[in-house]
Amino acid sequence: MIETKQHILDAAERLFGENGYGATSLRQIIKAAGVNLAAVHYHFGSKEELLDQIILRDAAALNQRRAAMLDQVEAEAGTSPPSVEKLLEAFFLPMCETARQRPAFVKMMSRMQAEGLVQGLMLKHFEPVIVRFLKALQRALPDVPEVEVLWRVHFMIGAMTHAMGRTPEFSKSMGVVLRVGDYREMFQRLIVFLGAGFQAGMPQGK
Amino acid sequence: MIETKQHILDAAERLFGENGYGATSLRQIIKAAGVNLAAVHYHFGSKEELLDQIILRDAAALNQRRAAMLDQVEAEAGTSPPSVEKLLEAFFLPMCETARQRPAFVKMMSRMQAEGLVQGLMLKHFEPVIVRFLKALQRALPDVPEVEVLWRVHFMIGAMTHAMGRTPEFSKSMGVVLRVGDYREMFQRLIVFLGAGFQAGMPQGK
DNA sequence: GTCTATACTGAGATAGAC
DNA sequence: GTCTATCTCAGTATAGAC
Repeated sequence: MIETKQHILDAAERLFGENGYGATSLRQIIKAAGVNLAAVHYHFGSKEELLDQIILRDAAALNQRRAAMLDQVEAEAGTSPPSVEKLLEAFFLPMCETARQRPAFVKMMSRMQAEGLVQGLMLKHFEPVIVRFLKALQRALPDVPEVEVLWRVHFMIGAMTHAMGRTPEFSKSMGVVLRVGDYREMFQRLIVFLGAGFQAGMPQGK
Repeated sequence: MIETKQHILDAAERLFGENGYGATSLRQIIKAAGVNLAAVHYHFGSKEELLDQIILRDAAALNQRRAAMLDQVEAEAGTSPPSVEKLLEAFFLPMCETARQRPAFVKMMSRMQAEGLVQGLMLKHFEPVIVRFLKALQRALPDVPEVEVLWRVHFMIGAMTHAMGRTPEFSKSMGVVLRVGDYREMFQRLIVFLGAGFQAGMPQGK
């Protein structure tokens, strides 16, 4: 049945989101999906390939949403480059919409940043759109060397993934409650913080 | 023998650094250490406890180095709070010294950021000194709400761990070479970037 | 107290019957 | 396409030698 594949994808997405990747066994997944163990290997080949397919299923929509918002921001700016903050909004805010439409997917990604495995797969699925934002940021920051902007995009990804995946843990360790909610507030904080970082001058004059 | 424990710690630190935590089995470790499998559980109780002990062994020295540099920076500043950049230097630069003295330890931490497991353990071992830096940053940034500084410390940790652990992978994916070397150059970039972020004004006036 | 030998449980993966 | 049975290897637990 073609539904078998969907059942596995849905059950795995949910369980990965709830318990993490390493802590979720294929045997748990097949029980929840009501299928046989060998079906997973028939359809996906391995546990990691299964995860890859889960990400693939929703990453495309997020990429399109980001690209569309970047198009819009660039159109509004006309010939001059858009502001750094507008570019960051075009990168972050589409995630909120994805979180509303596919909560299990975003929950899984957040939960699994903490495991690191997903970061490699995300980079793979999001690389083209990240490159587009990199180019746009480099145009918006003519006084910052291109390689420095690349480093700063790298830092941005680190801050974002950490904030999405480890806020509850950090929050608890610090003895304070940092609310994540629908990510909107957190992303606003990130945009202010990162916006200033991107526009920082170089150590000894620009 | 008391040496058994050391042999296990050394072998595990090296193998975790080379191949990661999940990809390193206890059986590999005991072969490299020349000890029996059950000795690991006798001395450490579990694989995760073993990792914890490895971190414990060197985290204390790093914490002391950071605390000492923070003391110095605060003494130099007298009664007024030190600059954000000075505080960030006191947080990042001690890592370079640790990397020189205990390369296997820093290599392991960098390699294992990518697996996430280590992040929780690091937070546990470094939490007191992080709190000290948080307080110092809050004093240095009287115009930024305290909870906002906390968020920014959170973002900082994300940018740092990501930069330390995933730069080769990001670098390769982007088709450019970002040199890490002894971390000194990378930390300088981080200090500039994060320094501006910490001092950013709030969205609608401070 | 330390360490060895061995066994136990559960994981992901695979071959082959249907 | 699907399922049963089985394989290998992981982390863990324990009994007992020294």
